[in-house]
Amino acid sequence: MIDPPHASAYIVRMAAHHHHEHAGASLAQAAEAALVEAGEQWTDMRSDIFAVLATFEKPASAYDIADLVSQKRGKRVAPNSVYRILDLFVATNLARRVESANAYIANSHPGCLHDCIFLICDNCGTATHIDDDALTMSVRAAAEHAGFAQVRPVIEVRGKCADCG
Amino acid sequence: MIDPPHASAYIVRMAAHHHHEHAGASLAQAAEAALVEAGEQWTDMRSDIFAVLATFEKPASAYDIADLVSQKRGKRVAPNSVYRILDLFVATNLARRVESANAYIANSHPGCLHDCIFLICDNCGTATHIDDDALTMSVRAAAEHAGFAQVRPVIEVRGKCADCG
DNA sequence: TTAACGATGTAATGTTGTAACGTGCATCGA
DNA sequence: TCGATGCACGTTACAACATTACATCGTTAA
Repeated sequence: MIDPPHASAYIVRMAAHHHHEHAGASLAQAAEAALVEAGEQWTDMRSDIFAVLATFEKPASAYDIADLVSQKRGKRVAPNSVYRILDLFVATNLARRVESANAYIANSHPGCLHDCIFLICDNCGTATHIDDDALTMSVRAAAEHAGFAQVRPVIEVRGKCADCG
Repeated sequence: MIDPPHASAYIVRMAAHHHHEHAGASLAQAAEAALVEAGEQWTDMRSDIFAVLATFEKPASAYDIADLVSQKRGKRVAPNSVYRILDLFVATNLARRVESANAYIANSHPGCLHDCIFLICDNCGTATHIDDDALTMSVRAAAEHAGFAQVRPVIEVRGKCADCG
């Protein structure tokens, strides 16, 4: 199991940072690479769950995923198994948990450590994410100033998206 | 029912802003005043629920509150009823929902509109809150820049508090 | 071969949240 | 005074989210 990112490693990674937004097969490949890199196995089950997760526009609940993976495999996959793997994905930065939606979303650039800012539309449910390192570092700094350590920011913004405005 | 705060009203309130941190009876009074001000009633049930909520150091789940209020009244109070009133409290800014904990916390300065930043200790569960208006306004601005409207930031930081460090 | 381990399966249960509808009570105008 | 209205709260049922404990299976290493 992987430790959550902590500030110093974070800063180091940021300096050399480039974005590769992935999609489809490319994303799955990147995810596989990242998982293997982390010393974990890329199994069929994990592959299927990642694939399903990646098809969602909106944050997907573990049960949503369980249903679709069950269909795909023609055999019931219990939520339990899905949670296990989602936890692994979150720990290895392949996916993110959206706290305000009790749901998960694939990370479109696994391999880069980021504090993401999620924008979730209260109307249509779609989530977009923005990266604003100055902002997230400020949040980290504020928390650390208050004596917090091993900081993990949760920055989500609920509202109406441009389409639903 | 009260609309969520929106940016323009927010800015207006900020300009004239002073903090009055309340505790105990003073807090209950302030809460009552704020609720009445909002055109809502301060009933026994609401008073009890607020009182129980305010005794918690850490974010309290609706079920925690239901249990304690049930004891206090010597009669079962269903979670359902607690949710209704918590929703009202959140809408009127008497309490906040901590999304990453599925729990609620009393607002120690009802009457001021704020985007709070919560720091929640993963070890002991206590939540402290900090107000950093520059930061929260930046988050609002980032979301609005991405086309979002009626923005409601959720900014929480998980980590280890100074005591548990 | 067998022990150990990691991944997944199965079943049960616990926690959090909502929906639908009923009851009691205060207020208010006819 | 009486019924209509509206609000707070109660009750029940259920939906959605999450975890626990233990079993099974295949691979690897002694």
